[in-house]
Amino acid sequence: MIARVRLDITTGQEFDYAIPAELREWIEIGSRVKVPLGGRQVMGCVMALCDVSPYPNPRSILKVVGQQALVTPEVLTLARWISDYYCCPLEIALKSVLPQAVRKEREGWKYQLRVRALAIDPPSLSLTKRQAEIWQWAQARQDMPLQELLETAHATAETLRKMEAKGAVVISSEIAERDPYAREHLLPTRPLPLNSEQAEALKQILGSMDAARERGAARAAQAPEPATTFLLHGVTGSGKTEVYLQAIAHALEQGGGAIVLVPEIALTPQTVERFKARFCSGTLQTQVAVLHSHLSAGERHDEWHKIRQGRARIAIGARSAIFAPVSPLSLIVVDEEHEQSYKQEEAPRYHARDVAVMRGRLEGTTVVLGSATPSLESYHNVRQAKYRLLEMRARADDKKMPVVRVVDMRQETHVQKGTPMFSRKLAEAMRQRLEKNEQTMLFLNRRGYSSSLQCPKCGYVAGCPHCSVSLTYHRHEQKLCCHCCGYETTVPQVCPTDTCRNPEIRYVGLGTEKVEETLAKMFPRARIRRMDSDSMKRKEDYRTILGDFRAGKIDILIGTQMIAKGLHFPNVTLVGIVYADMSLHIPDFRASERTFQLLTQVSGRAGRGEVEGEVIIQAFTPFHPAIQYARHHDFLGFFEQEIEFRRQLQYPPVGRMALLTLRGRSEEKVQFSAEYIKQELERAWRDETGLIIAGPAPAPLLKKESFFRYQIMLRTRRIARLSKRLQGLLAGLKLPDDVTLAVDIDPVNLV
DNA sequence: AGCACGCCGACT
DNA sequence: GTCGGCGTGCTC
Repeated sequence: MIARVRLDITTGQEFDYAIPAELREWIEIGSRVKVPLGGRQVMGCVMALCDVSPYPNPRSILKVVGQQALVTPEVLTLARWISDYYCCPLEIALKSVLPQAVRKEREGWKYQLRVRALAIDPPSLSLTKRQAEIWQWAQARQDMPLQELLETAHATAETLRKMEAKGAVVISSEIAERDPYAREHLLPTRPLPLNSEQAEALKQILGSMDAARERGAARAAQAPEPATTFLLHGVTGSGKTEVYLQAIAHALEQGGGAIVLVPEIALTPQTVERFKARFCSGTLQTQVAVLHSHLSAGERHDEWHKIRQGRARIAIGARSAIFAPVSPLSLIVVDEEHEQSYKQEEAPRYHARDVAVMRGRLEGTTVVLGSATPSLESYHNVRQAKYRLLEMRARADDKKMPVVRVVDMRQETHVQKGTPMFSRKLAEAMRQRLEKNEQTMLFLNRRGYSSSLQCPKCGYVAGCPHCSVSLTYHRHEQKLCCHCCGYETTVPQVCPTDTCRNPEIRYVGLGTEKVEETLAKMFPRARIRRMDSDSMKRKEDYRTILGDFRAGKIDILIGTQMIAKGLHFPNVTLVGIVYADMSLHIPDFRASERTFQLLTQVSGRAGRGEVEGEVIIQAFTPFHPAIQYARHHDFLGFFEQEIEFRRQLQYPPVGRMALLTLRGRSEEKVQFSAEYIKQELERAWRDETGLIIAGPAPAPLLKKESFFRYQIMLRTRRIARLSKRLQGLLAGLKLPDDVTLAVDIDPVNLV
């Protein structure tokens, strides 16, 4: 027998190895193996099994990891698709589908010595009095960790060894599973009653799941029919999670499992607990395994195997959880499907939402994409009849949507003589809330004190030596920081330009730190806290602040993105958005979409309790569509006008996009390489219709971490065809070895 | 990815 | 004559 192996190193080919007799029963397609290559040993993945090899005398496989294939056939298919579609070597795609902790040659189980008392008659073994006592301890627990027994009984290991020799106990080394959520206390929850919209959405989803299962049962040789992909568009607070939970419960009833994707930031213990608590049995053992980056390698290993071995049938996690080996898979949920963090910004540059939809197609699994502010991509797919729309327009608790007011800051600047941080309206609203003992959330998507340090005399701006951005002033730390690469430097007291030396350098633009300071002066008695990645140095800070806010120990909470998602606090009756246009000025065609999403999500934080909520948006371009449609909670209106703009320019989702980025330390070489690639593309594809090749142009952020970047933007109607042809074309090109090329299909971040 | 092989310039 | 630069090709 021969195994065809794809190695971890990118060789672009497969190698044949003989399977030795003693490994035969452990090796299947998807097994992770160690093989000899030249003078060394490398790991790889078995792609196929065959009787003979065209290669004269293959060497033998040295070792196999685990008893079962680590890459299941379904996940292997997905890896192949990722390699083709996202234009990356299969080796790279394969690397992504298994967590690092599982890929290691040495198996990652943690072992623990455990003691089991044998059910015999102790007197017959001539135990000492002390030994008999210890035997009683062990007997009471039946089976316990040796260490624990030694501690509770104040015994030594030597005593236990003697007892083992006498046949009173058995000591054995067993797998001790690590549980990252062992310290969370779970209170089992039951399904909540649904309102009519929720019930209707659930009915549709269950209908698709049942139909998929029937097809699965009837299926013989034919490939699974495409199952339904739903877009669940539900306003903030409409109770999407409860719909997911009940659909997952149905998956379990069907004998299948589910994958739930959430953005990384949403993977707080609270969210996880909500899923775990629903699916725990009497012993509080839960069916849920969690996969995300904050787990230790050991925990990740154990959680993954819990799924692989079928002991957990629900996988919840960030982006990469889409590769969880759940089988059979009855349901995939992608919560907050519009979130950018689903896109991986390194090779393979996949979008987990799109991988989810593809996995659903390949496995005949129902997919539910949920959001209050769907991506243009997903809603466009609804219009193209690729996805089915489920709508929930009402909040689950029947609460009204908050009133949103927009303040024109240009007028305010005129009236207040200079640009104020707060309009009179927002200042007054905050004052009222303090009086009534209600809470306020203030949102500003920039941390630090001011966004740049400038000299009014000579025009000097403090910039990062490694990136083309200005440095942000952090007052508390007395530092200038680069938010792009992390570079830090001291704050100059005079203008550093030799010929200038002006002592009156100015801080321009505002950040959360300055907002905090100004508020403290305005409302000296208010309890004000700031929540951004600077104030959240430790892991538990997040928890403490939110705990304090919930308990009413904070009056005003200032924050960045971090406070925009998913939090609900009933006593928050006012949400203020300090500078709504900030995200509109980013040079990216999605700036408007992002702003709309952000404003809608932040607004959703207001009025989750008895008192109606109010949102005040401060803006210098108050009539911008992103702001006006957000103000009226009008997603559809926003979609219609934005899709028209995209259509005119052939931007996604109407046209599709691939972004080629050249990167290197020498700007000339990078630029030259980019020109060369552009020429080659034009030469190869001069008769390709409907293809737009734009650039090369310097990336909006030309220099990042000391590397210069130039971009070529490709737009086409047929992206799959493009990426297939791109792979072949680029493989034949030679670049200077200090210039690298990155291909990004369906890019999300153009900066 | 590494490691060999191999073909040209500057040294003991 | 030899040491060593790194381009090209191979590893089952």
